[in-house]
Amino acid sequence: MSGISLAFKALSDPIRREILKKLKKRDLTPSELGLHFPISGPSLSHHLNILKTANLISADKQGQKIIYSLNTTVFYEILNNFLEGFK
Amino acid sequence: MSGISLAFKALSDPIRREILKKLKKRDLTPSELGLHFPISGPSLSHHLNILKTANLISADKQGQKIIYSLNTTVFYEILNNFLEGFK
DNA sequence: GTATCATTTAGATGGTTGTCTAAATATCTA
DNA sequence: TAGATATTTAGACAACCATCTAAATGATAC
Repeated sequence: MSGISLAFKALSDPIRREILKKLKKRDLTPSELGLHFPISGPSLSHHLNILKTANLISADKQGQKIIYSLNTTVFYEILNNFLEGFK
Repeated sequence: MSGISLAFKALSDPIRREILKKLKKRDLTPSELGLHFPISGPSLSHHLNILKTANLISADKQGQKIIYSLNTTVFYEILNNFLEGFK
């Protein structure tokens, strides 16, 4: 599937959009993110993986934790490139 | 499902994004749109319905034809409102 | 090394999606 | 009214998605 399709599909889920908003404020681990959502760890992991596959977030392993961060530039590039196609 | 989820889900399909691009240029009927895509009439109708449910396009029946048009303002509003949430 | 903590992977399940063919509806024209 | 045209609806099917529990992996601490 194309990059932009992956991005829009990733953005179509409200939990994933909330995850992005939280990561916009600061980097977070899955445990920290999990406090805000009524889903299991594996489900959260699944959402994070979809966001990562869409290149909207990055993961950096620090010991036993994984620190997720928003790929800010990619995030805007995707939307801007899309809007460019409509000029 | 929320409006923005519907919009992003609608935008996650490449055929639907192409439909929007064609409607950006000018209003079109399903028959005219169908010339550009290798899918059956019912499949096209299905995609148009998803775009309409997401409020991205409008349908205007003119005799036996239906003229589809892009809801330009809604289209930009959805994306802008979304981006606002990230400031 | 063994227990604990953080996270992912595996496998299952119910619901949704995109596609098709066939049939239905609605409109126009002769 | 009958036939042709434009579009949708109905129903089926394989593929995919979000979710769960249970198990596996990997790192830390005692």
